[in-house]
Amino acid sequence: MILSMSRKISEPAERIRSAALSLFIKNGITGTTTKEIAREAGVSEGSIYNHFESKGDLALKLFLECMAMFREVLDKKSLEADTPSGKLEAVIHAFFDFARREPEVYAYIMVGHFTELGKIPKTVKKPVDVFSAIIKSGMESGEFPGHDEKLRAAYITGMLTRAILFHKTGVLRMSYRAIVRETVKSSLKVLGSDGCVQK
Amino acid sequence: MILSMSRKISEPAERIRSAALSLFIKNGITGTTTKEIAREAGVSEGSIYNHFESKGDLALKLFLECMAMFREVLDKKSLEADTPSGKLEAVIHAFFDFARREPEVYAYIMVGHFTELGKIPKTVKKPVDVFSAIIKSGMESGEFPGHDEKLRAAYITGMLTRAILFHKTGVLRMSYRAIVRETVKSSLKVLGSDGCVQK
Amino acid sequence: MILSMSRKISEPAERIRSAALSLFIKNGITGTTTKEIAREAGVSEGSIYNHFESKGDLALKLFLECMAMFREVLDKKSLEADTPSGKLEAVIHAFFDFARREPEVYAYIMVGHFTELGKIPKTVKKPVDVFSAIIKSGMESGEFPGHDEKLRAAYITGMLTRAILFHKTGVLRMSYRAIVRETVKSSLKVLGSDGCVQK
Amino acid sequence: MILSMSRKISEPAERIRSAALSLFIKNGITGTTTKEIAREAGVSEGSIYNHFESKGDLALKLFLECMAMFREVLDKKSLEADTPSGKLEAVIHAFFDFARREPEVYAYIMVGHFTELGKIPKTVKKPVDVFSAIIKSGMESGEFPGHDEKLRAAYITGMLTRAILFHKTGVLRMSYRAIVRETVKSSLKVLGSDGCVQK
DNA sequence: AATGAATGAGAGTTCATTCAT
DNA sequence: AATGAATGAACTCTCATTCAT
Repeated sequence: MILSMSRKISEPAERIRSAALSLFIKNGITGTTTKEIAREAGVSEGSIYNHFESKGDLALKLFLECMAMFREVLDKKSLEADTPSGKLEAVIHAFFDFARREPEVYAYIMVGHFTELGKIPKTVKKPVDVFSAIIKSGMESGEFPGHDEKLRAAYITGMLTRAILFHKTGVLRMSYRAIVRETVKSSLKVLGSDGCVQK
Repeated sequence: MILSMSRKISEPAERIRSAALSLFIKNGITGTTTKEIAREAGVSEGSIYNHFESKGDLALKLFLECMAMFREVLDKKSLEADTPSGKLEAVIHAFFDFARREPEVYAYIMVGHFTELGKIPKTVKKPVDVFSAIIKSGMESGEFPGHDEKLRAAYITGMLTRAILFHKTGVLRMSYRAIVRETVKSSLKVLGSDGCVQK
Repeated sequence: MILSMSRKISEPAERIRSAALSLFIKNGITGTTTKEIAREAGVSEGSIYNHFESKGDLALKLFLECMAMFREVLDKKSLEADTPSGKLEAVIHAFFDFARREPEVYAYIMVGHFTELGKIPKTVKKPVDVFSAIIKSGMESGEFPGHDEKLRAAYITGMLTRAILFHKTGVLRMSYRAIVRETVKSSLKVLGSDGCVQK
Repeated sequence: MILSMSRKISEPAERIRSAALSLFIKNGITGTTTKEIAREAGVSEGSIYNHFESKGDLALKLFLECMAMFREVLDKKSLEADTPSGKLEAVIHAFFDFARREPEVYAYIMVGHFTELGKIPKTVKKPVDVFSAIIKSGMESGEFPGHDEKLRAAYITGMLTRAILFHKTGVLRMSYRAIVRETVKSSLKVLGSDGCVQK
């Protein structure tokens, strides 16, 4: 997985990270025991404590790494387009792609939202901030007329996460590609000018 | 809280329910001990088991009750308007109102989404189904042109939950009323006709 | 069952006795809960304590009653024959009959041997004492030449209980009647004169 | 005790085994708590679970070990004599010796008969099988005329266990040696030819 | 760094018994 | 006598963490 791309996957610390990630997603953080992590990683239980201070430390570091990885991917894609709407479209595609290609990283970000988010400083950049920035520039250029970029970024991420969630649970019958296309369109609608829709 | 409106709040079962709800929200279900629930409810630990089969049973029953309560409130509000867009507006208002007036019930629905949702039969009606129904009727009447009512209901609930979450965490500086108004408008945009936005 | 022959079986105390007996045999005394006894007896849990001081008291009283019943049956049969060997035969038949007709009473005597026997005074007459008395009179009459009537009574009861146990567990292929006949013969052999066997 | 002869008695697993054995005999299996076992063994309560899956697992493993040890001792002694009656005498002596030298192992076999015996496969060899084999060979050689070796093995084990039980409870006034001698004689009588006794 | 047995606090749950009704 | 909810002590078992090797 990407998490370990630049590191040797065979290294204990990396194997622990990978095992913990899988288990945290499947059973939750409190629902995962250090014994399970050690078994899955093929290391001894005590070995975990040579690399991480505690189970909580492991969970949090993992969360930060996942968040950073996600945000970086979105950030990079954002640079590949010029206009706010172009950037938005690119980032939404990247969002869906990431959820598909790194399902565990994505899933853990969702899982950790409740328990880990409160433990990190507010200054840490999160995926939603990428949307905020794009929308803000769109507001300034007049492309996305409106007021609060944070609220609107909240709308977009809400739409995206829910769409992905519903797709994963098998509620929707549309193809993945169609969902992405539809979501881009709907996002642009949300950010569009007020005068248009109401008639 | 509404949960106990029609029952004597002094009854042990009700006190257990109320205590568990608060604690589950604050510390999560696995993070809450039966000892804490008992202390908070003012009953003995063993007493919990005269009313619920296990801690898990308590958590699940509570989740079902919260879901049902929320859905009923939305359902009732939905009947007070005639047109799909009228219904949508009414239900969005009800959604925000509920989150504000029953913050614990609302919070527990969010918390339980990951752990409890998978344990209940798919036939149980959920808040999102209220939106689905409204959108579907709007699609049939032509008011909400488009295809998949479930995906679009996912968009709406995503927008709402994120907006409420961001408001709670203090990220947004808008007034509650302004957020609600803005969210209604944005929701209608998402469901509006395709031709309009793109230029 | 005989236990309640002279009492109204519908009376709570009797229903408790009957339910407890069944359950104690099936699951052991410590393995049986008062809740189960109450349910099986169709009374409330608290009702048990209107009739017995505790679960232990119930178990012990039941044990004493079972022992007394068994011993009385053997005693009575013993009187129906005149000679020691005649009495022995009659009592062995009665022993097997009792185990067959009152399987629960018999089973509970076996079960309670380890836990209850130590709680009752040594003066209480037990089934083995019936054998002791017969053997003693046989030793005095010269019919059962030998020394220690208690050891020999131990032999006889050991043979009987093991034979019944093995029959119940299905290890033996002989008919019940054949086992009884064989056991009578073998018992008489054990008590027979010494000079005979050794050559 | 023999159980640990070939192992270091200071090892935790062995200390747990030893402590559990003593306590199970004294208070029964359900009557013994893991806390008591841990205290008696000088280990922490949790440590029990590093060596055994559960208290029930500990009780069962202990039972199987005790049974195996007993049967092996009897088996070995059986080989030291040539004729069936010689073997029988040797094994009866070994039976009494074992009960005296390994009182805890012997006692636990008796205690476990009710609760553990049903949990082990029927193919596991038990002490009674040693008697069965001897009697069978005696029946074939004509030394022990008669039919069912299993029933007769049941007689012998019944006599032995009851004799030991009565000796332990102090009911008998004979010396241990005399009891053993008497029991050998009586056992041979039971297995002797029919014609003799009845005279 | 790596191990894994040992720890002990504490988890969820059970249950004989009590007691107000 | 009868009830059954309430009790609280005690139960078995779990688990993050430590530490001698």
